[in-house]
Amino acid sequence: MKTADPELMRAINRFHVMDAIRRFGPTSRVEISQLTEMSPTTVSAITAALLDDRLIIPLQVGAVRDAGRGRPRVMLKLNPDAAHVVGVKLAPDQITVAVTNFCADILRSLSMPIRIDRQTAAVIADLVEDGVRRCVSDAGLELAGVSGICVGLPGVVERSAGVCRQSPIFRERDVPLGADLAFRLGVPTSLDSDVNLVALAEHWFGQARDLNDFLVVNVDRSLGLGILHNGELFRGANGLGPDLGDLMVRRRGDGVVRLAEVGSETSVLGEAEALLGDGGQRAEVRPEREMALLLQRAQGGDARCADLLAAAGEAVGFAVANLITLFAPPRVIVSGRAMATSECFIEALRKTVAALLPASLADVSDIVVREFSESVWARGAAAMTLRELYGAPWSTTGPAQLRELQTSHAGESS
Amino acid sequence: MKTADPELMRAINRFHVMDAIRRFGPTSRVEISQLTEMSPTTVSAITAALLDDRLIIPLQVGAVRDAGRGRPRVMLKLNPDAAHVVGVKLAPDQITVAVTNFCADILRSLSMPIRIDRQTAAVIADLVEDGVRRCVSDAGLELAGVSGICVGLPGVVERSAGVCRQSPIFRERDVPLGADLAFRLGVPTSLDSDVNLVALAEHWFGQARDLNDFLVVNVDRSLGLGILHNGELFRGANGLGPDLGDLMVRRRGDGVVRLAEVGSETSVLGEAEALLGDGGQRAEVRPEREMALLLQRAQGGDARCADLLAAAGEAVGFAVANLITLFAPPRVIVSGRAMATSECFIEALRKTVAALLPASLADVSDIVVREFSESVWARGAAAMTLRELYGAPWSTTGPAQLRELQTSHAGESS
DNA sequence: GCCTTTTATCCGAGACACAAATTAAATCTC
DNA sequence: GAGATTTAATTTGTGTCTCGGATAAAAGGC
Repeated sequence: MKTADPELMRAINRFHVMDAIRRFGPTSRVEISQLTEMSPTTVSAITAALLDDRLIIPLQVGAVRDAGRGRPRVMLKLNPDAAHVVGVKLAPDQITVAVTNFCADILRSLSMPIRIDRQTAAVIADLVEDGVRRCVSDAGLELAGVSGICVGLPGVVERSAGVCRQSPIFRERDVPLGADLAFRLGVPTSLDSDVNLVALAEHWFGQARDLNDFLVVNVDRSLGLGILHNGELFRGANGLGPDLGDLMVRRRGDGVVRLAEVGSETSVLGEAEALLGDGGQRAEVRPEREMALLLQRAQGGDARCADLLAAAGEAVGFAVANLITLFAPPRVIVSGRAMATSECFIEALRKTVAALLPASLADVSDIVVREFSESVWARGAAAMTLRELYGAPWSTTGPAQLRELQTSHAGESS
Repeated sequence: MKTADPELMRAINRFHVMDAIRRFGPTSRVEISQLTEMSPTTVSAITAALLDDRLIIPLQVGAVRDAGRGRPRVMLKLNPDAAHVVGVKLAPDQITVAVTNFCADILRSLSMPIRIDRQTAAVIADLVEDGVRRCVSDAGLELAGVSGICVGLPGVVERSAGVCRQSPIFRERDVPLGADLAFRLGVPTSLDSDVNLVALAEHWFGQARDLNDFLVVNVDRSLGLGILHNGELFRGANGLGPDLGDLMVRRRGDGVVRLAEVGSETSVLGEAEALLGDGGQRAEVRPEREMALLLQRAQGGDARCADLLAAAGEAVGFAVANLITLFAPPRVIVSGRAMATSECFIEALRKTVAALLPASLADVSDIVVREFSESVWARGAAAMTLRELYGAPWSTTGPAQLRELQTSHAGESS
C-alpha cells in the first residue's frame, strides 16, 4: 500500500466506478452510487471526468424504457473504442492472435497452426510479430492505436519482468519475450501464464463472475494452474505462478513423481504408445490424433485405455485435493481441449477429490469442466491488459514498503 | 477495499506512521517522513494526533546524544501503557497466559500444566477464564484495562467468527470460544491458530522481520502451518488457515495417507510404542516423556528410533516441498519443542526438500529451526490484537466488494 | 551574543468527498 | 394541457486531507 494522498483516493474511487460499470453493464449514476456506497456527488464528478476522457459513454437514450416516473436514468457504459488491445496465445502447435476493444469484445482473431515447440525464441518472436501486425491490420487498426499486448503461454512466467522462465514451447530458459515484442512492435507488451489469462477471463466474463476465489486447472499437453485468491491472481513470493506440473504426488525411491509425469496429455500418450500399437513415434508427431484415438477407444469400452485416463484423473485429483485443502476455493474449473473433457478422466478426478478431501472441507468446492475455447483466453488476455488501463491502485503497489532510511545527520552511523 | 474518503486516507497514513515507529524503535519525525515518503507536515500532524491520544510518547530528551549540529530530533516511541492485551495459548497439556503492554513486552505470564485435551469446552473455558483473571490481577491490572484477548490453539480456527472448527484439544466441533470468553470476561476476544501467532511474532519480532513471505511449520503433538504471504497471514477462501496435517503425502488404496498420520509427534509415538517397549499405554499418558526417550535413543545411535524420526522428517519434507512450489517463500521456519529440534528429523526434512524441489526453485528457501518458546507466541498473540488497535485499514476490508444493488424504481424487475 | 544548521510547526493552496439545495426531465392528475 | 409529483443529476458550500513554502524553535559553532 502506497502512502495515501488525494490522488490515490481518486484513483481508487475511479476504479470502483469503472469496475461497477464493467461488471453490471450499462448502469446509471444512481446505481453506481448505491453499488459503491459513494455519494451521488462523487459519482457524478468521477463519471464526468470519465466521460470527458471518453472512457465511458452514455447509452443511446430511449434504448432502455424505464417504467418509473421521474427523470429517466442515463445509462453509462464502457466506450468500446476507448482502447484496443491484442491478446496472443502460444501453444505447442498453434499461435493465436486476437484484437479486442475496450469491452474485451473480440474484433478479429487469427489462428496459425504452426508447430512452434522447440523452435528458437527468435523464430517464435518473428512469427508472433507477423501475426500481430497482420491481425491488427485485418481489424482495420494501426499498431499505434493499440494500447497493449498480452501474451499467454504455458509454463512458468514472471509477469513483472516480462520473462518466460521456462516453457514447453521454448528450448531456452529466461526468454525476455515481453521486452523483445515491445521493441519490435512499439507497444507495451506483457507476458503471463496462459492459465492466468483463463482465470481472469472466468472471473470477468465466465463461470466465476460472482466468485473471488477459485482454481483453474488446465489439462492439456502440459498442466497449468491459475489461482484467484481474494479477487487477485495468486503468485508466489518470487512473482511466479505456481506450476501444477511440479507438484508432487508420491515418492519414488529417493526421488519423486511429479504431476507432469502422470497427469498431462503428454505423459498419458507416452504410456499409451504400446496400447495404440503404432510404434509410438506417431505420438511425437501428431499428438492430437493420438489423443483423439485414445479417447475414442476409451469411450468405446477399451478398459486399458479408460484406465490410463482414469489414472491421470486420479493423479490430478490428488493434487487438486491438496490445493483445495490449502485454498478452500468454492469452485474448481477444469479446462482443456481433449483429455480434460473425457468422462473417464474427469470422473476419476471428481471421485478422487471427493474421496480424499478431509471431512471439514467436503462440499466446499464444486468441480466444473469448461471446454477450452479460444475466445475465453483471448478475452482474458484483453482483461489482463485492460486491468492495467483501469488502474487498480492497490494491486500494483503491494503491501506497505518502507524506503531505505537515509540518515541525514552527517557522520552518523546506525 | 473500501471506498476511499479522507478518513480512510488518514487511517492509512496513521497506520504507516505507527508501523514505522514500531519497526524502527524510537524514531524522529524527519526519519518517519523519509521512511514513509510523506511530507514532514503530514507526519507532524499525525504524530501530534497520536501524541494527543497517548498512543506514542516522546523519548526522554538527552537519552540519545546526537552528534549533529541543529535542533535535536525528538525521538518518538510507542507508549507502552497505551494499552494492555492478553495472550492465551492452549496446548494439550498446558494453558499459558501472558499479559503484555502496547509494545508487546510481556509483563506477566502464567503457566498451568493441566491436561485439557478431551475436557469439555465448558471446562476449558472455565480454566481459561480463571487463568486470565489471575494473570491480569498478578500484573497489577484490572480487566477493564485490557483492550483485547487473543487465544491461540492448535487446529482449524475461524478467526473472523471466533470459532474453533476442530482441534485436538476439543472433543466438540465448532466451539464458539471467542464469544464465550468475551462474554465471561467482558473483553473483546479473538481466536486464532497457534501457528498464525508464531508466524506473526516472527514477522514482527523474530527471524522474519525483513521478510514479507515465509512459512512457519509447527511440529508438535499435532502439526500446524502458518503462511505469511505478501505481508499478510494467508487464509483460505473460507477464512480458515490451511491445516498442515490434512495435506496428503501418498495414496493408500482408495484412501490416502495424511501428514498428520506420519509426521506428527503423536503419530511417531504411535509407531514407536513397540520399540520403547513399555506396552505403549504410557505414550497416551505421558507423551512428553516417551518423546524424550525416543529422541535420546535416536541420538544415542539406535537406528530404529532414528529411522522413525527420519521417516517423519521425510513426510513433512514432502509436504513442505509442495508448499514451497506453491508459495516460493524465501524462508521456512520449523518450530516445535521436541521432535522438531531433533537432528534426525530436521536433517531428513532438509534433505527431502532439497531432493524434491524442482530445479527452478532450488535455493529459493532456506530452512531454519526455531526452538519453541513461550515468549514468541505470547508476543504473537499480543501483536495479533495490537494490529487491530493500530488498525491497518486494508487488511480488514479485503478486496472491492460491491453492495447488493437495491432497485429504487418501484415495480422494476431485473 | 550572533550565526549556522537542523528540526518542527504554521499558513495558504489545491484536491477531494459529501450533505443540502437546486435544477432537469420525465410521468401523473384533474 | 398546465401544474403537481417523482426521480435523477448537478451545483453550492463546508470540512478534511496532503503538501510546498515560510516561519519558529533549539541546539552547536565562532
